[in-house]
Amino acid sequence: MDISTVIEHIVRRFALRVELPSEAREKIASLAIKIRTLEPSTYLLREGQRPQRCAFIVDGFAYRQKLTPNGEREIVSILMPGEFIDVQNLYIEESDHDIQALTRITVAEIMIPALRDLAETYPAVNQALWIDALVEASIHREWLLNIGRRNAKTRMAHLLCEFCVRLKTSAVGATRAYDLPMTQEQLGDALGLTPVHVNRVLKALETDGLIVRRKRQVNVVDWPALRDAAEFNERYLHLELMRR
Amino acid sequence: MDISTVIEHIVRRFALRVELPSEAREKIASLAIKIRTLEPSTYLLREGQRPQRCAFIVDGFAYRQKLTPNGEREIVSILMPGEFIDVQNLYIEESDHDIQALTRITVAEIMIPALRDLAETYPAVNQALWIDALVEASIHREWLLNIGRRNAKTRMAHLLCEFCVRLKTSAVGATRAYDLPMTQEQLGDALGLTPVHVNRVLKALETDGLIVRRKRQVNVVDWPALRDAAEFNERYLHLELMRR
DNA sequence: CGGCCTGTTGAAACTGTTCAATTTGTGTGG
DNA sequence: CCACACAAATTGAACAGTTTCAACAGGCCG
Repeated sequence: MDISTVIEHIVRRFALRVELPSEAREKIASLAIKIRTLEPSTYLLREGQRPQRCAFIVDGFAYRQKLTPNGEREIVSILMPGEFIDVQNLYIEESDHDIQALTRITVAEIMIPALRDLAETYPAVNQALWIDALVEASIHREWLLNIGRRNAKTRMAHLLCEFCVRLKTSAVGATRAYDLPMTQEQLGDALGLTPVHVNRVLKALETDGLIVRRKRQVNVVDWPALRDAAEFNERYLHLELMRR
Repeated sequence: MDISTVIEHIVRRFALRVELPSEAREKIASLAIKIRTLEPSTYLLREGQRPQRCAFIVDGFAYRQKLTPNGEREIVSILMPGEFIDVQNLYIEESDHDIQALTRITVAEIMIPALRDLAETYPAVNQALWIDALVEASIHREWLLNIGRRNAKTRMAHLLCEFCVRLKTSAVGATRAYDLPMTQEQLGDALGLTPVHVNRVLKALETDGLIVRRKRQVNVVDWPALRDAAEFNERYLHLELMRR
């Protein structure tokens, strides 16, 4: 993966959110960017650390997790290609959670002072970063509703719907069939369920004719039915802020 | 409540986060601010609406809620005096949740374009708003862990701890005894529990000698024990970003 | 081939829910 | 000051969803 392609990805991400002045594009192109490829389950950042760089996902998936003192885990975000991983760390010094690679992942790292400079110089860049952060907070809120108030089957259906829509919107561009890059244990950790129950719920969704599974690939057989079962309404993803 | 006092509150809020240039202070003082007092359970904003103004809480409490199609509710944030309610709406047009007054509440409303202007002119203001938004996202993540992975008693204890610490830090300044301005039903909605179970759990915490209740007043009898029972670690509140 | 991680299944146990009834508290009007 | 109405808190008993524990199957890699 060469630098100029990566820069193109980043510029395209900003342009998805805002009208990017050509001067800003040039400035982005001149940023010092470091490209790294990481194996699954590598930590990109640990709770309590003070990161120096801000990462952009060129390819692959990552997640944010938090742990209880006795080692129980909650996955609080899934991060997809074309997203900035830690806009947080532009203004917050100590990380409050871990970030881990879900799949093999390629990231482009930008020095935080450089990115802050860019945002302060170009309101458009600032705004694009704002929107990214605010949409993620909105997803957090929807997950709170999901985990707090919906039963296991609805919860799982909701996650599958979100995946489907976000993948379609992201750099991946999948449609109704996609590879769910997570184990059932990870799904459980994202939904506040045990892996055993995840298994049963997935089976139930399959028996109901909403999805079909082959290994980790998920095919949405009946999208309207799945969406209804999930009580899924994509408003919280704020796709209206995508200028495509 | 007169305007100049309110402006002082707002300036103090920014100054808590950043070094605020005196020029910015003057600009804030010249903002057109509208003060409103609202009765409990009044809606400040509804899902799907496009707000024109951004509100700052001068006095009283509010909360964010989301509803499932069949009317189940999840309270996803508690908002305290001295906080901005909808920094979201600076850059996101359609609200993804409701905001409702918890108690009688006084808010100061600023026109969104004026606040955006202010943020674009003064990086310090921009940064203060960023920090507010990022800390709230961090709280969302902690709540996800709380609801997803902790049992009812721990969850409740955690909420009580968070209240205690945030009140102390906020404009209220309470210590180990405070009025919990929520009904048990609202507590349940914030924790993903039924009101019946909230009642039992509160009783259990009292029997364990961690708290004492009189009406809605909560006294933390044994803070270290409550904190331990809650697995509470205040890192996620990012108090290090308070310059007091 | 063996080892290990992931997925699958069953049965029992438990946490939290549901439903329903009762008590307490608070404000209102007579 | 009492009577009444209404919301909130409290309690009990039955029930349901999810977890826990345990065992086994399948696939992948060294």
